[in-house]
Amino acid sequence: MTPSLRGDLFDPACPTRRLLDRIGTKWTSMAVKVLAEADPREVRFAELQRRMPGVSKKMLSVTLRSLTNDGLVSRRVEPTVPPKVHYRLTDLGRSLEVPLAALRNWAEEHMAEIDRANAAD
Amino acid sequence: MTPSLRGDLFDPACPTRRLLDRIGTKWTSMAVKVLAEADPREVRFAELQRRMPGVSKKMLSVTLRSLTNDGLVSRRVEPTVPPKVHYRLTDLGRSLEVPLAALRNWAEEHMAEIDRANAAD
DNA sequence: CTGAATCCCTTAAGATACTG
DNA sequence: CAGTATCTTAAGGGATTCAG
Repeated sequence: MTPSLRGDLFDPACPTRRLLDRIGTKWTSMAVKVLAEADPREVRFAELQRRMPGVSKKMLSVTLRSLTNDGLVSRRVEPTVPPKVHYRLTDLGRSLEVPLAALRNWAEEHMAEIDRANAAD
Repeated sequence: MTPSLRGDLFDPACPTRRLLDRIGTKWTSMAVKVLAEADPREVRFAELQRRMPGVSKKMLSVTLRSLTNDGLVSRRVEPTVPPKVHYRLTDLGRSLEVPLAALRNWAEEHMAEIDRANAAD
């Protein structure tokens, strides 16, 4: 592993910074969560949109393409008419769910404190 | 705890979404990490800037103010001329370091896979 | 030394409309 | 059904300048 791939946030190519750039976008973490909790694990586009209230088709499409390019989500097309497209988390995507869930737990436990701090000013 | 504060990412006020909005900004996680690893724990503005290569004074200022308002960082001013301003993580801030470190570990282990997925296309 | 204020540029993301 | 194309707006972030 080269030094630039190690843990210094000082590097502009720092892996943590780059990871946060991805999961920090508005719909990514929600999509990962919804897919992680899906049973069966494959979910179609329209069903995903239904489970992610507020997301537009465009943003869902952008989000899923990005996740697919990153190898976190796999995409399977049934060449029917009309087409059916199924999405599911890859193993890599499921492994990301672990630290992401930790972050969710922290958020649920502590965001109220943050709100209080802001209210206090 | 009201339903809107629970774990549904569907709520626009979802705590996870709001947490990610914060730590997803460019310099926040770096600042938390640098402060978490600081010894002694208090660090002055200019020293922080030195330990965060690339950050401008403006963005460091904005980042620290936001962290301070959130109660994650405390700020102590020595009313000398010129003034000295010291920053340190609060207990809340240190608790956030735990899931954040988990995310860093994941990034260091797996970002290379993501890069490979993108290269493969 | 610390950090607020201003200007400007780039990008995320919403709305809308259209296609295989 | 599952997207793409285009336009517009809002926010992040950099450079520079000013002030306590």
